[in-house]
Amino acid sequence: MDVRSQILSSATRMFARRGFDGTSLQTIADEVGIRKPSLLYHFPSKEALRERVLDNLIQHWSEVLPRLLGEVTSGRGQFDVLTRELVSFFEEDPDRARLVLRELMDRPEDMEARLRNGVRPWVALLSDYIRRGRDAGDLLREVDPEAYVVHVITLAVCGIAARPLLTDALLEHGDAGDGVDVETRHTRELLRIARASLFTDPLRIEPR
Amino acid sequence: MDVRSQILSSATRMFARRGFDGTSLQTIADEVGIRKPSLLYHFPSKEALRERVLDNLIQHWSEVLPRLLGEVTSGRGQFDVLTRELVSFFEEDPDRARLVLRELMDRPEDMEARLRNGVRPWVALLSDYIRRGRDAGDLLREVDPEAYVVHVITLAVCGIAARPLLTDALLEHGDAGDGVDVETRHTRELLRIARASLFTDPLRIEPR
DNA sequence: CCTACCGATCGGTAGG
DNA sequence: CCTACCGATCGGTAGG
Repeated sequence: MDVRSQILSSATRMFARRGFDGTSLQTIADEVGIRKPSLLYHFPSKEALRERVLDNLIQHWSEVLPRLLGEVTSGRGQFDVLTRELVSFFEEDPDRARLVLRELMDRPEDMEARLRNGVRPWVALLSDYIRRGRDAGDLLREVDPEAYVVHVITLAVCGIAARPLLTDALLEHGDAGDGVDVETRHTRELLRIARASLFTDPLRIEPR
Repeated sequence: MDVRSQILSSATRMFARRGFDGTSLQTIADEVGIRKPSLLYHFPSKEALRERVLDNLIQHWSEVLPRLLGEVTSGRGQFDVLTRELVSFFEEDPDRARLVLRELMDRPEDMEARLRNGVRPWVALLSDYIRRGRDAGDLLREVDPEAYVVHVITLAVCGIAARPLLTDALLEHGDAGDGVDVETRHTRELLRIARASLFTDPLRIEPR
Protein backbone atom coordinates (compact mmCIF):
# COMPACT_ATOMS: atom_id res chain seq x y z
CA MET A 1 0.00 0.00 0.00
CA ASP A 2 1.37 3.40 -0.92
CA VAL A 3 2.10 6.07 1.67
CA ARG A 4 -0.87 8.19 0.74
CA SER A 5 -3.30 5.33 1.37
CA GLN A 6 -1.57 4.51 4.64
CA ILE A 7 -2.02 8.10 5.78
CA LEU A 8 -5.69 8.06 4.81
CA SER A 9 -6.23 4.77 6.58
CA SER A 10 -4.50 5.89 9.77
CA ALA A 11 -6.29 9.22 9.75
CA THR A 12 -9.67 7.57 9.26
CA ARG A 13 -9.18 5.29 12.22
CA MET A 14 -7.79 7.97 14.51
CA PHE A 15 -10.34 10.63 13.59
CA ALA A 16 -13.08 8.08 14.23
CA ARG A 17 -11.77 6.96 17.61
CA ARG A 18 -10.23 10.08 19.13
CA GLY A 19 -11.91 12.79 17.09
CA PHE A 20 -10.38 15.39 14.78
CA ASP A 21 -9.29 17.74 17.56
CA GLY A 22 -8.05 14.80 19.62
CA THR A 23 -5.75 13.59 16.84
CA SER A 24 -2.46 15.31 16.04
CA LEU A 25 -0.69 15.10 12.71
CA GLN A 26 2.34 13.89 14.65
CA THR A 27 0.62 10.71 15.85
CA ILE A 28 -0.59 9.92 12.35
CA ALA A 29 2.89 10.47 10.94
CA ASP A 30 4.35 8.25 13.67
CA GLU A 31 1.99 5.43 12.83
CA VAL A 32 2.79 5.63 9.12
CA GLY A 33 6.49 5.87 9.88
CA ILE A 34 7.25 9.24 8.31
CA ARG A 35 7.91 12.78 9.59
CA LYS A 36 5.18 15.30 10.06
CA PRO A 37 6.33 17.62 7.24
CA SER A 38 6.29 14.62 4.90
CA LEU A 39 2.67 14.06 5.78
CA LEU A 40 1.99 17.70 4.92
CA TYR A 41 3.59 17.12 1.54
CA HIS A 42 0.87 14.58 0.70
CA PHE A 43 -1.97 16.59 2.23
CA PRO A 44 -1.53 20.38 2.32
CA SER A 45 -3.25 20.78 5.69
CA LYS A 46 -4.98 18.88 8.46
CA GLU A 47 -8.25 20.26 7.17
CA ALA A 48 -7.54 18.92 3.68
CA LEU A 49 -6.82 15.51 5.18
CA ARG A 50 -10.17 15.55 6.95
CA GLU A 51 -11.98 16.29 3.73
CA ARG A 52 -10.27 13.47 1.89
CA VAL A 53 -11.08 11.05 4.68
CA LEU A 54 -14.73 12.01 4.48
CA ASP A 55 -14.86 11.95 0.70
CA ASN A 56 -13.45 8.46 0.86
CA LEU A 57 -16.20 7.21 3.15
CA ILE A 58 -19.02 8.84 1.29
CA GLN A 59 -17.75 7.68 -2.08
CA HIS A 60 -17.71 4.09 -0.88
CA TRP A 61 -21.30 4.40 0.27
CA SER A 62 -22.56 6.27 -2.76
CA GLU A 63 -21.29 3.47 -5.00
CA VAL A 64 -23.22 0.79 -3.16
CA LEU A 65 -26.45 2.65 -2.52
CA PRO A 66 -27.71 3.12 -6.08
CA ARG A 67 -27.23 -0.59 -6.84
CA LEU A 68 -29.10 -1.51 -3.70
CA LEU A 69 -31.96 0.81 -4.34
CA GLY A 70 -32.18 -0.65 -7.81
CA GLU A 71 -32.85 -4.02 -6.24
CA VAL A 72 -35.57 -2.61 -4.05
CA THR A 73 -38.29 -2.66 -6.65
CA SER A 74 -41.27 -3.88 -4.71
CA GLY A 75 -42.43 -6.18 -1.93
CA ARG A 76 -41.51 -6.42 1.69
CA GLY A 77 -38.49 -8.71 1.61
CA GLN A 78 -36.63 -5.98 -0.24
CA PHE A 79 -36.79 -3.64 2.68
CA ASP A 80 -35.03 -6.18 4.79
CA VAL A 81 -32.23 -6.35 2.26
CA LEU A 82 -31.75 -2.60 2.37
CA THR A 83 -31.79 -2.26 6.16
CA ARG A 84 -29.48 -5.24 6.48
CA GLU A 85 -27.06 -3.76 3.97
CA LEU A 86 -27.06 -0.48 5.89
CA VAL A 87 -26.27 -2.33 9.10
CA SER A 88 -23.64 -4.50 7.43
CA PHE A 89 -21.90 -1.48 5.95
CA PHE A 90 -21.33 -0.04 9.40
CA GLU A 91 -20.72 -3.38 11.13
CA GLU A 92 -18.01 -4.19 8.62
CA ASP A 93 -16.04 -1.28 10.05
CA PRO A 94 -17.61 0.47 13.05
CA ASP A 95 -15.17 3.35 12.59
CA ARG A 96 -17.34 4.38 9.65
CA ALA A 97 -20.26 4.91 11.97
CA ARG A 98 -18.08 6.73 14.49
CA LEU A 99 -16.68 9.01 11.83
CA VAL A 100 -20.14 9.92 10.55
CA LEU A 101 -21.34 10.60 14.07
CA ARG A 102 -18.37 12.78 14.92
CA GLU A 103 -18.67 14.85 11.79
CA LEU A 104 -22.36 15.23 12.49
CA MET A 105 -21.52 16.80 15.84
CA ASP A 106 -18.29 18.65 15.03
CA ARG A 107 -19.24 20.11 11.68
CA PRO A 108 -23.01 20.28 11.46
CA GLU A 109 -23.05 22.85 8.64
CA ASP A 110 -20.62 20.89 6.47
CA MET A 111 -22.41 17.65 7.17
CA GLU A 112 -25.78 19.13 6.38
CA ALA A 113 -24.58 20.07 2.92
CA ARG A 114 -23.18 16.60 2.35
CA LEU A 115 -26.35 14.90 3.53
CA ARG A 116 -28.52 17.20 1.48
CA ASN A 117 -26.64 16.32 -1.67
CA GLY A 118 -25.71 12.73 -1.08
CA VAL A 119 -28.34 11.18 1.14
CA ARG A 120 -31.53 13.20 0.90
CA PRO A 121 -32.39 12.13 -2.66
CA TRP A 122 -32.30 8.53 -1.50
CA VAL A 123 -34.34 9.26 1.58
CA ALA A 124 -36.93 10.93 -0.64
CA LEU A 125 -36.97 7.97 -3.01
CA LEU A 126 -37.35 5.46 -0.20
CA SER A 127 -39.97 7.59 1.49
CA ASP A 128 -42.08 7.74 -1.65
CA TYR A 129 -41.81 4.01 -1.92
CA ILE A 130 -42.90 3.55 1.70
CA ARG A 131 -45.73 6.03 1.18
CA ARG A 132 -47.11 3.97 -1.68
CA GLY A 133 -46.82 0.76 0.30
CA ARG A 134 -48.59 2.42 3.17
CA ASP A 135 -51.39 3.76 1.02
CA ALA A 136 -51.77 0.33 -0.57
CA GLY A 137 -52.23 -1.18 2.90
CA ASP A 138 -49.04 -3.25 2.96
CA LEU A 139 -47.49 -1.04 5.62
CA LEU A 140 -48.79 0.43 8.86
CA ARG A 141 -50.92 3.45 8.09
CA GLU A 142 -49.40 5.46 10.98
CA VAL A 143 -45.91 5.42 9.43
CA ASP A 144 -44.35 8.80 8.70
CA PRO A 145 -42.20 7.76 5.74
CA GLU A 146 -39.45 10.40 5.90
CA ALA A 147 -39.16 10.33 9.67
CA TYR A 148 -39.14 6.53 9.67
CA VAL A 149 -36.21 6.35 7.27
CA VAL A 150 -34.28 8.91 9.29
CA HIS A 151 -34.82 6.95 12.51
CA VAL A 152 -33.70 3.66 11.01
CA ILE A 153 -30.52 5.27 9.72
CA THR A 154 -29.94 6.89 13.11
CA LEU A 155 -30.39 3.58 14.86
CA ALA A 156 -27.94 1.82 12.57
CA VAL A 157 -25.25 4.50 12.81
CA CYS A 158 -25.48 5.19 16.54
CA GLY A 159 -26.19 1.66 17.64
CA ILE A 160 -23.09 0.39 15.89
CA ALA A 161 -20.85 3.36 16.70
CA ALA A 162 -21.38 2.81 20.40
CA ARG A 163 -21.94 -0.91 20.29
CA PRO A 164 -19.02 -2.56 22.10
CA LEU A 165 -19.65 -0.21 24.99
CA LEU A 166 -23.44 -0.48 25.03
CA THR A 167 -23.53 -4.24 24.87
CA ASP A 168 -20.77 -4.68 27.45
CA ALA A 169 -22.27 -2.20 29.89
CA LEU A 170 -25.99 -2.83 29.48
CA LEU A 171 -26.59 -6.32 28.16
CA GLU A 172 -26.03 -9.38 30.26
CA HIS A 173 -23.58 -11.69 28.58
CA GLY A 174 -24.49 -15.29 28.08
CA ASP A 175 -27.90 -14.98 29.64
CA ALA A 176 -29.83 -16.06 26.57
CA GLY A 177 -29.90 -19.82 26.64
CA ASP A 178 -29.71 -20.11 22.88
CA GLY A 179 -25.99 -19.43 22.65
CA VAL A 180 -26.45 -16.24 20.66
CA ASP A 181 -23.83 -13.60 21.40
CA VAL A 182 -24.84 -10.09 22.41
CA GLU A 183 -23.77 -8.46 19.17
CA THR A 184 -26.01 -10.74 17.17
CA ARG A 185 -28.88 -10.12 19.59
CA HIS A 186 -28.31 -6.40 19.21
CA THR A 187 -28.39 -6.52 15.41
CA ARG A 188 -31.34 -8.91 15.33
CA GLU A 189 -33.41 -6.67 17.58
CA LEU A 190 -32.52 -3.61 15.50
CA LEU A 191 -33.84 -5.32 12.38
CA ARG A 192 -36.90 -6.56 14.23
CA ILE A 193 -37.76 -3.06 15.45
CA ALA A 194 -37.37 -1.69 11.93
CA ARG A 195 -39.70 -4.36 10.53
CA ALA A 196 -42.28 -4.45 13.32
CA SER A 197 -42.80 -0.69 13.12
CA LEU A 198 -43.27 -0.77 9.36
CA PHE A 199 -45.20 -3.83 8.19
CA THR A 200 -48.87 -4.47 8.70
CA ASP A 201 -48.68 -8.13 9.43
CA PRO A 202 -46.27 -9.04 12.21
CA LEU A 203 -46.97 -12.75 11.76
CA ARG A 204 -45.34 -12.72 8.39
CA ILE A 205 -42.15 -11.40 9.85
CA GLU A 206 -39.70 -14.22 9.69
CA PRO A 207 -36.69 -14.31 11.99
CA ARG A 208 -33.35 -13.79 10.36
CA MET B 1 -25.68 32.63 39.82
CA ASP B 2 -22.29 32.13 41.41
CA VAL B 3 -19.12 31.86 39.40
CA ARG B 4 -18.75 28.14 39.94
CA SER B 5 -22.19 27.45 38.46
CA GLN B 6 -21.45 29.76 35.56
CA ILE B 7 -18.28 27.82 34.81
CA LEU B 8 -20.11 24.51 34.98
CA SER B 9 -22.85 25.80 32.73
CA SER B 10 -20.45 27.20 30.13
CA ALA B 11 -18.33 24.08 30.20
CA THR B 12 -21.35 21.83 29.77
CA ARG B 13 -22.51 23.69 26.71
CA MET B 14 -19.08 23.95 25.11
CA PHE B 15 -18.05 20.35 25.82
CA ALA B 16 -21.35 19.24 24.29
CA ARG B 17 -21.03 21.35 21.15
CA ARG B 18 -17.31 21.42 20.41
CA GLY B 19 -16.14 18.43 22.39
CA PHE B 20 -13.67 18.25 25.26
CA ASP B 21 -10.55 18.48 23.09
CA GLY B 22 -12.14 21.20 21.00
CA THR B 23 -12.78 23.41 24.01
CA SER B 24 -10.00 25.39 25.69
CA LEU B 25 -10.11 26.60 29.28
CA GLN B 26 -9.45 30.07 27.88
CA THR B 27 -12.73 30.22 25.93
CA ILE B 28 -14.68 29.07 28.99
CA ALA B 29 -12.98 31.68 31.15
CA ASP B 30 -13.71 34.34 28.53
CA GLU B 31 -17.39 33.48 28.49
CA VAL B 32 -17.63 33.60 32.27
CA GLY B 33 -15.65 36.84 32.35
CA ILE B 34 -12.70 35.72 34.45
CA ARG B 35 -9.05 34.82 33.77
CA LYS B 36 -7.95 31.31 33.08
CA PRO B 37 -5.99 30.88 36.36
CA SER B 38 -9.13 31.93 38.23
CA LEU B 39 -11.01 29.12 36.56
CA LEU B 40 -8.31 26.73 37.71
CA TYR B 41 -8.84 27.98 41.25
CA HIS B 42 -12.43 26.68 41.15
CA PHE B 43 -11.58 23.44 39.35
CA PRO B 44 -8.06 22.08 39.84
CA SER B 45 -7.75 20.81 36.27
CA LYS B 46 -9.60 20.53 32.97
CA GLU B 47 -10.09 16.86 33.72
CA ALA B 48 -11.69 17.66 37.08
CA LEU B 49 -14.03 20.08 35.33
CA ARG B 50 -15.09 17.35 32.92
CA GLU B 51 -15.91 15.02 35.74
CA ARG B 52 -18.02 17.59 37.54
CA VAL B 53 -19.91 18.37 34.34
CA LEU B 54 -20.71 14.72 33.89
CA ASP B 55 -21.62 14.13 37.52
CA ASN B 56 -24.02 17.03 37.20
CA LEU B 57 -25.82 15.51 34.24
CA ILE B 58 -26.03 12.03 35.66
CA GLN B 59 -27.21 13.26 39.04
CA HIS B 60 -30.07 15.14 37.41
CA TRP B 61 -31.13 12.00 35.59
CA SER B 62 -30.70 9.62 38.51
CA GLU B 63 -33.06 11.75 40.58
CA VAL B 64 -35.87 11.59 38.04
CA LEU B 65 -35.52 7.98 36.97
CA PRO B 66 -36.43 6.20 40.23
CA ARG B 67 -39.60 8.27 40.58
CA LEU B 68 -40.57 7.48 37.01
CA LEU B 69 -39.93 3.79 37.33
CA GLY B 70 -42.05 3.84 40.44
CA GLU B 71 -44.95 5.07 38.34
CA VAL B 72 -44.46 2.30 35.82
CA THR B 73 -46.26 -0.36 37.78
CA SER B 74 -48.17 -2.17 35.10
CA GLY B 75 -50.10 -1.77 31.87
CA ARG B 76 -49.16 -0.37 28.49
CA GLY B 77 -49.85 3.33 28.93
CA GLN B 78 -47.06 3.44 31.46
CA PHE B 79 -44.46 2.57 28.90
CA ASP B 80 -45.44 5.58 26.89
CA VAL B 81 -44.90 7.76 29.93
CA LEU B 82 -41.39 6.44 30.39
CA THR B 83 -40.30 6.71 26.77
CA ARG B 84 -41.81 10.17 26.57
CA GLU B 85 -39.99 11.26 29.71
CA LEU B 86 -36.74 9.97 28.26
CA VAL B 87 -37.31 11.94 25.09
CA SER B 88 -38.41 15.05 27.00
CA PHE B 89 -35.33 14.95 29.18
CA PHE B 90 -33.08 15.23 26.16
CA GLU B 91 -35.35 17.54 24.18
CA GLU B 92 -35.41 19.97 27.08
CA ASP B 93 -31.71 20.50 26.49
CA PRO B 94 -30.24 18.69 23.48
CA ASP B 95 -26.75 19.42 24.82
CA ARG B 96 -27.41 16.66 27.34
CA ALA B 97 -27.74 14.16 24.54
CA ARG B 98 -24.65 15.53 22.80
CA LEU B 99 -22.61 15.35 25.97
CA VAL B 100 -23.60 11.74 26.59
CA LEU B 101 -22.80 10.83 23.01
CA ARG B 102 -19.39 12.51 23.10
CA GLU B 103 -18.39 10.86 26.33
CA LEU B 104 -19.53 7.56 24.92
CA MET B 105 -17.09 7.98 22.05
CA ASP B 106 -14.22 9.82 23.77
CA ARG B 107 -14.08 7.89 27.01
CA PRO B 108 -15.62 4.48 26.43
CA GLU B 109 -14.00 2.88 29.48
CA ASP B 110 -15.13 5.63 31.85
CA MET B 111 -18.59 5.69 30.39
CA GLU B 112 -18.93 1.95 30.61
CA ALA B 113 -18.33 2.10 34.36
CA ARG B 114 -20.89 4.89 34.74
CA LEU B 115 -23.51 3.04 32.70
CA ARG B 116 -22.88 -0.19 34.52
CA ASN B 117 -23.51 1.47 37.87
CA GLY B 118 -26.13 4.05 37.01
CA VAL B 119 -28.14 2.75 34.10
CA ARG B 120 -27.83 -0.99 33.93
CA PRO B 121 -29.91 -1.72 37.04
CA TRP B 122 -32.76 0.22 35.47
CA VAL B 123 -32.35 -1.52 32.15
CA ALA B 124 -32.50 -4.83 33.97
CA LEU B 125 -35.61 -3.77 35.85
CA LEU B 126 -37.37 -2.58 32.72
CA SER B 127 -36.31 -5.66 30.80
CA ASP B 128 -37.78 -7.96 33.42
CA TYR B 129 -40.98 -6.00 33.24
CA ILE B 130 -41.08 -6.28 29.46
CA ARG B 131 -40.28 -9.96 29.67
CA ARG B 132 -43.28 -10.55 31.91
CA GLY B 133 -45.55 -8.52 29.63
CA ARG B 134 -44.27 -10.47 26.67
CA ASP B 135 -44.81 -13.84 28.33
CA ALA B 136 -48.31 -12.73 29.34
CA GLY B 137 -49.08 -11.98 25.69
CA ASP B 138 -49.46 -8.19 26.02
CA LEU B 139 -46.27 -7.58 24.10
CA LEU B 140 -44.87 -8.99 20.87
CA ARG B 141 -43.33 -12.35 21.52
CA GLU B 142 -40.32 -11.62 19.30
CA VAL B 143 -39.13 -8.78 21.56
CA ASP B 144 -35.65 -9.11 23.04
CA PRO B 145 -36.23 -7.13 26.25
CA GLU B 146 -32.69 -5.95 27.02
CA ALA B 147 -31.80 -5.18 23.42
CA TYR B 148 -35.11 -3.38 22.93
CA VAL B 149 -34.49 -1.04 25.85
CA VAL B 150 -30.97 -0.30 24.64
CA HIS B 151 -32.24 0.55 21.15
CA VAL B 152 -34.94 2.90 22.42
CA ILE B 153 -32.41 4.75 24.56
CA THR B 154 -30.01 4.91 21.62
CA LEU B 155 -32.72 6.30 19.40
CA ALA B 156 -33.67 8.99 21.90
CA VAL B 157 -30.10 10.09 22.60
CA CYS B 158 -28.81 10.06 19.02
CA GLY B 159 -31.97 11.25 17.36
CA ILE B 160 -32.09 14.32 19.55
CA ALA B 161 -28.35 14.98 19.63
CA ALA B 162 -28.26 15.26 15.86
CA ARG B 163 -31.79 16.50 15.36
CA PRO B 164 -31.56 20.06 14.03
CA LEU B 165 -29.18 18.78 11.39
CA LEU B 166 -31.05 15.60 10.52
CA THR B 167 -34.40 17.29 10.16
CA ASP B 168 -33.03 20.24 8.21
CA ALA B 169 -31.01 18.09 5.85
CA LEU B 170 -33.27 15.09 5.37
CA LEU B 171 -36.86 16.06 6.06
CA GLU B 172 -38.86 18.25 3.75
CA HIS B 173 -40.12 21.26 5.60
CA GLY B 174 -43.79 22.13 5.47
CA ASP B 175 -44.68 19.23 3.23
CA ALA B 176 -47.10 17.64 5.67
CA GLY B 177 -50.39 19.35 5.09
CA ASP B 178 -51.38 19.16 8.72
CA GLY B 179 -49.23 22.06 9.84
CA VAL B 180 -47.06 19.87 12.07
CA ASP B 181 -43.44 20.99 12.26
CA VAL B 182 -40.61 18.59 11.52
CA GLU B 183 -39.41 18.33 15.11
CA THR B 184 -42.83 17.18 16.25
CA ARG B 185 -43.02 14.70 13.37
CA HIS B 186 -39.59 13.41 14.34
CA THR B 187 -40.55 12.89 18.00
CA ARG B 188 -43.95 11.44 17.13
CA GLU B 189 -42.42 8.87 14.80
CA LEU B 190 -39.81 7.93 17.38
CA LEU B 191 -42.53 7.19 19.92
CA ARG B 192 -44.56 5.35 17.31
CA ILE B 193 -41.65 3.10 16.39
CA ALA B 194 -41.02 2.35 20.07
CA ARG B 195 -44.69 1.41 20.56
CA ALA B 196 -45.30 -0.45 17.33
CA SER B 197 -42.29 -2.70 17.88
CA LEU B 198 -43.38 -3.55 21.41
CA PHE B 199 -47.14 -3.92 21.71
CA THR B 200 -49.21 -6.77 20.37
CA ASP B 201 -52.18 -4.77 19.22
CA PRO B 202 -51.32 -1.88 16.92
CA LEU B 203 -54.95 -0.77 16.70
CA ARG B 204 -54.93 0.25 20.33
CA ILE B 205 -52.02 2.57 19.75
CA GLU B 206 -53.40 6.04 20.08
CA PRO B 207 -51.65 9.04 18.52
CA ARG B 208 -50.02 11.42 20.91
C1' DC C 1 10.58 12.67 1.73
C1' DC C 2 13.96 15.03 5.24
C1' DT C 3 16.06 18.65 8.98
C1' DA C 4 15.39 22.76 11.15
C1' DC C 5 12.48 25.98 12.71
C1' DC C 6 8.23 29.24 13.49
C1' DG C 7 4.45 31.70 16.12
C1' DA C 8 0.36 30.47 18.55
C1' DT C 9 -1.89 28.16 21.86
C1' DC C 10 -2.41 24.54 25.14
C1' DG C 11 -3.08 23.19 30.37
C1' DG C 12 -1.13 24.48 34.42
C1' DT C 13 1.93 26.94 38.35
C1' DA C 14 4.05 30.69 41.40
C1' DG C 15 3.03 34.09 44.14
C1' DG C 16 0.29 37.47 45.83
C1' DC D 1 -9.62 36.23 42.00
C1' DC D 2 -5.35 38.51 39.56
C1' DT D 3 -0.49 39.14 36.82
C1' DA D 4 3.28 36.91 35.11
C1' DC D 5 5.15 33.05 33.40
C1' DC D 6 6.33 27.91 32.20
C1' DG D 7 7.37 23.78 29.17
C1' DA D 8 5.01 21.11 25.81
C1' DT D 9 2.72 20.63 21.80
C1' DC D 10 0.02 22.28 18.08
C1' DG D 11 -0.37 23.00 12.69
C1' DG D 12 2.44 24.61 9.34
C1' DT D 13 6.75 26.64 6.48
C1' DA D 14 11.58 27.14 4.42
C1' DG D 15 14.70 24.99 1.98
C1' DG D 16 16.79 21.25 0.19
